[in-house]
Order: sequence, then C-alpha cells, then structure tokens
Amino acid sequence: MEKRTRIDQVLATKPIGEIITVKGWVRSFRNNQFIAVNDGSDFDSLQIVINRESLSSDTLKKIHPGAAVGAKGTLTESQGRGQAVELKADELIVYGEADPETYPIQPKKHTKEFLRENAHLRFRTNTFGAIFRIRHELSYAIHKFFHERKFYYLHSPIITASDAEGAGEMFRVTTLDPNNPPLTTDGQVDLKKDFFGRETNLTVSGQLEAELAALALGQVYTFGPTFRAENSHTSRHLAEFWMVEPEVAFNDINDNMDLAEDMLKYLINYVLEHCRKDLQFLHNAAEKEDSQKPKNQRPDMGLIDRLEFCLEQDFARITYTEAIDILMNSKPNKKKKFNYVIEGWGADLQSEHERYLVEKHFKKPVILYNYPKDIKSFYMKVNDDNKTVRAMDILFPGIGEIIGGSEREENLDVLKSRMKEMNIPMEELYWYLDIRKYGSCPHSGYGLGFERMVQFVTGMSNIRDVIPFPRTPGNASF
RNA sequence: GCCUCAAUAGCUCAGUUGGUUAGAGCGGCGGACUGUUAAUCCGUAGGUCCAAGGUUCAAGUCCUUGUUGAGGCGCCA
Repeated sequence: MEKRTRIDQVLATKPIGEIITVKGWVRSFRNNQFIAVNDGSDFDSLQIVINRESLSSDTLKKIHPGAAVGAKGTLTESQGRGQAVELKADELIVYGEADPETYPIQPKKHTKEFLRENAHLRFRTNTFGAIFRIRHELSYAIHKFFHERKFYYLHSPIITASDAEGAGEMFRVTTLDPNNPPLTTDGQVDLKKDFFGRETNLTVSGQLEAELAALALGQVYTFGPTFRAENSHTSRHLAEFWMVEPEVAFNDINDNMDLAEDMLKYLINYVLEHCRKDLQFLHNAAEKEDSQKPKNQRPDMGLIDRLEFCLEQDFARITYTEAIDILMNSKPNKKKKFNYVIEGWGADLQSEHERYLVEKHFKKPVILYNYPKDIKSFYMKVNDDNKTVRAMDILFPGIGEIIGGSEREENLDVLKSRMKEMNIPMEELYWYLDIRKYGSCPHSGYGLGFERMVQFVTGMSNIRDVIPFPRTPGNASF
C-alpha cells in the first residue's frame, strides 16, 4: 500500500476529492460500514466508509477495535453529522488483528487502575493519547523556553558516586555478584573491585553538577531522569521521575522566583495554545467525572479555566514567617482541625498547611521563601538574620510542591560550617567546594518535578497516569 | 515505613441478619442492518467469589495471616 498521510494533516487540510491512504488502529466499527481509525497524530479519528461488496467476508471479520488497518480511497465531505470529512475506501488492508475475545481495550469505560495494569495498551485510549501528546509538547516547551533565553542544556550524569547530597534514599549501582561478592580481608564487601572502584548510585539530583557548569556557562538547565528509593505511597511520588533543574550564575532568590514563575506561565500558555483538542477532551472528561461527586468535593473551575486563571494571576509570594502568621490565625489552626497544629515559628509545614495556603487562603499558586535553616538543605544561602535560608517552594493547587529551589551558599566558610553542622562529608564534595574557592559568585536554581507539571496541566490526580511506565515501590512492570 | 478502605464474569459493580442453583450493565460470541457516532435490535455463553488457614450444621458474607490495588500521612519534585 502507498505511503500514508497522517490523519492530523487530512483533518487540517481536508483535500476533498483527492485519493489518499491512511493507516492506523480501529477505534470502533459501526453499522458494518463505518470504521473510526486513529493514528495517534490527532485526538480525532478519521471515519473510513467501506464498500462491503468489494471486501471479502474474511477481511470484514478482522475489523475489530484495536486492529491495525490501512485504507486507500477518496476523501469526501461527510454525509453524516459527526465529522466534516470521511474517506470512501476502495482498498482496505488489515495489518494486524486484535482478537476481541482477549483484547483488553474494548469500546467502553475503563478505570485508570485497570489501564495502569495494561500500560502497554493504554496509549490507544482517548485519555492516554491526549496525556502523552501533551507530555511531549510540554517537554518541547521546556527546551524552547530555555533555549530562547540562552540557557544551555546540560546532561548531568545518571550514575553518581556522591551519596552525600541528603536528597533521599538512593538506588545502588553495582556489577558485583550479590550472592558471591568479593570480600576484603576483614569480611566486608570490597567495593574497590566493583565496576567503578567505589560505591555508586543512580542520581537523585543534577543540581550540584549544574552549579559547576553554571559558574562558567552562565545559565544551564538539566532535564533528565531522577531516582529516589523512598518507600513513598502517594499519588504524587515516583521512584523514577523526570526533573528540570535550571541553575543561573549571578541570580539571587528574587531572580530565581521570577524565572520560575515566568517558566511555569510559559509552559501553561504553550500547552493552551498547542494542545487545544487534547485539553478540551480532558476538560470535558473531568467535568463529567466531577459532576458525579458531592458538591463540596467539586473543583471551583474546570481544567482549562484553571490553567487560564494561573496565567492571569501573579503568584502570591510570602515568607515562611508570614505563612506561619497566616496559619496561626487561621480557623482550622485555632479550632485544632489540623492534624498538626502550628505552635509557632520553626515548625515544618505539613501538606495540610500548604494546601490551606494555596486552596483556601490565597486560592492561587503560592511561592514560599526564607525558611528556617534547620529544616532545609546545607547548600542554601544563609540570610543575614542567621536564622533563615533563601529557599523557595512553589505550591500549586491539587499538586502541592511543584518546584523547590534556592539561592545557593556561595561563601566557602559559611558553606563549610553548614556542612559540618549537618554531617555532610566535605572530602567527597571537594569539587563542589572548589567552585566557592575559585571565582565564587551568587547563583540560584530550582528543580521542577516534570510529572507534577504534566499532572497539573492534564488534571490527572495520580502521577502514575502521566508517565508511560511508572516505577513505584514493588512495581517495575513493562 | 504508618493509618484507612477495597478485592465477586473480560470490565464496572450489586449481592440483605451467614441459609437452596451467584445477579445486572457494558464488553464478547451468533444473527439482522448501506448514514452510523463508544450505533441499534434479537439471541446466547461466560464464575477457583484474591490466596491460605480458621469459626460454623452451613461462609461470597464472620475471624486470622498473606498478596495486590486505592486513598491519606511522612520523605520530596
């Protein structure tokens, strides 16, 4: 059969009267006559109208949802109502059958949980087609945003030797035989005999490496997989996820917040402009689902309205201290409705507090900054008050923390004493300290959880539904 | 890691105080149908009630343990 024309092109250009060939997968077969074929290039399918007499009954029997087909014929204006054009097929080939007795994706409503167990096939549904097209556009938009601003894409290593970052539990990387590892004379596993001659792990963050590059290239960003061996069971955690980490020399905490807010708005706007059909479907599907819920659990806004609202609003920017004041004076705190009642300054904010600030008090994205130094990482710049550090977290409705970042401590002595306080081994991170020794300067950066961004933009409540093959504790299928 | 809930047909679920042969919708299969929109109509098949143990005359239903899933918390992005 001839080369195919993509269905998105057919629908966009509508070359009526021309003979074209399309190839894709059957979504439905109606009235023994109409085949909805989707090739993934567009949310919409193309209706193929077959001539039953010209097809063998053998071929007809093979047309079922999920089958791969090719059709050649004349594009015509549709006589029916649901579509502008359709393809009158003269030839139809079934490339691959899909036995309806066993094919799990039938034209009916399936739950997200069921489709998650069939993650290899869920791309063929409307919902996941839309999600993964949007995921692509979003990752493209990230590169576009940074490229337009003269950032360099830095490929930070996946395998790292430092286990000193304190960013979470790590996955060990080894080629040693677990049943029979080489031992030292005192009976310990001899890591000198391991592949790299030392203990290695999968990266938990590209930040430290990004800092090295930023202090020469000026502004860089990483965008790659990140691994955390935390035993997290929530709808917003994965063991393998993708993170975007810009790092900019000479930026202070305020520049950092500006960059993050600009980026988030750019991404939201990009998706609104480029993924309209997919977004509209997800918007409608969510609306339908929400209408089943009790009134107090329904969101105030639909998906698209929520995204547009985010674009129009300046994000609220408040210090940790101001946040504590708001929370101390809040109804749920006074009435002890919080599981963790805020007693005073210094308390770590729980997700219920973050959710109150974002969803009840401000009702828009919130940037919290200047946290107590005791609850934050060693590399964050200590303020003059010597009590707080220039950390910032961006909180989104429904998602929680979507970005975490800071201005970095560029003063060698202060950094060293912070590392000492927090038991971070300095010898191992000599290269990180060298940056403060030679040509140190103020610099800032943050990490964006890419899947959390996809979650926000698609309105998916579970992070496992916005990554093709989710890795979570006890699950690495596919 | 902690807490809560769930598991019944391919899917989504119902199944009363423990009581005869386990129910529906969708999907499947067979048939009808040349303007359908997850088509419709008629007919039909389909079950190790998550697993193991226990209580009982009797367990889908009660108890214990385990497995898997969902939600919440912590860790964070």
